[in-house]
Amino acid sequence: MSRQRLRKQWQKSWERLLIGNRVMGMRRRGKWIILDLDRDLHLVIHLGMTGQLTIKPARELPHAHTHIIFSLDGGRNELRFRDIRRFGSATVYGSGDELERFFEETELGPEPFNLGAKYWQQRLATTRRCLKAVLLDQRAVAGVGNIYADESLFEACLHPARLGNQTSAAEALRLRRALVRVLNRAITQRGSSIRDYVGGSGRKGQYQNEFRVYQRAGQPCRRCRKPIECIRLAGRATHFCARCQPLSHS
DNA sequence: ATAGGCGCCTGCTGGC
DNA sequence: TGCCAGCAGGCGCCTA
Repeated sequence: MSRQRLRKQWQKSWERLLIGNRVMGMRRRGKWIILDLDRDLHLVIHLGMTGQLTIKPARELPHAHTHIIFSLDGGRNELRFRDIRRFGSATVYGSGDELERFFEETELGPEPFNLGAKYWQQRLATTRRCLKAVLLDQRAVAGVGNIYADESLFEACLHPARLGNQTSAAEALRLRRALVRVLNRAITQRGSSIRDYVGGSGRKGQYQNEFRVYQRAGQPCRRCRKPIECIRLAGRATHFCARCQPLSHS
């Protein structure tokens, strides 16, 4: 409905295309949310930093910065896309093939939940970048952002500045397990709400209450009490415990 | 191959 | 009290 500028421009022609289509299913690939509709149409949404995708009764007034409203259930409810900073996007793909092509073009990496051991060890062994940078690289592994990169490295007792090619095979597996554990915990808590994030019902997540390092600079490490440090790596604030996450091999 | 910087946006915080 | 720099769940593009 309303179409202010987002990261990718919403095409007006998509609206006619979407009308009358049922939502057959919903899934996720990396940070991309995919709604599969009738007629092999696919609505693909990225929340960026401040995106919110919610279902609300139509009678409830939309919040400011609501950019797209999809009418559901004959107008009783609405799927709303709100994004304060407008780093998010909404796109429609006309076929499954087109959607697959998009993911291929962006070279989106494997899901953290099925990272092949061999693949992951290779990926780390053959790069001179630090672990933090690799985790944030959507081509290496899909869906990991700044929070879960830091939390996973703490869980794995690996320093974020450790270089990929100075990581042992055992450490690579440790990081893989840590990723899965952290993400599963976060999913159980329905995500991390620092300020803006809400789930589909409009409720905040709770995982921010379980952060071990993220945004805890100066506060005692939950494991060893040494104050958490914050440095800048790969252009992002990076939080870690210098005692629990030694830079060199243990 | 990789790091670093900028730009895209809005809103909030902390220091002066 | 008010102003302004700096920073924030992301990511693509550019340069060196």
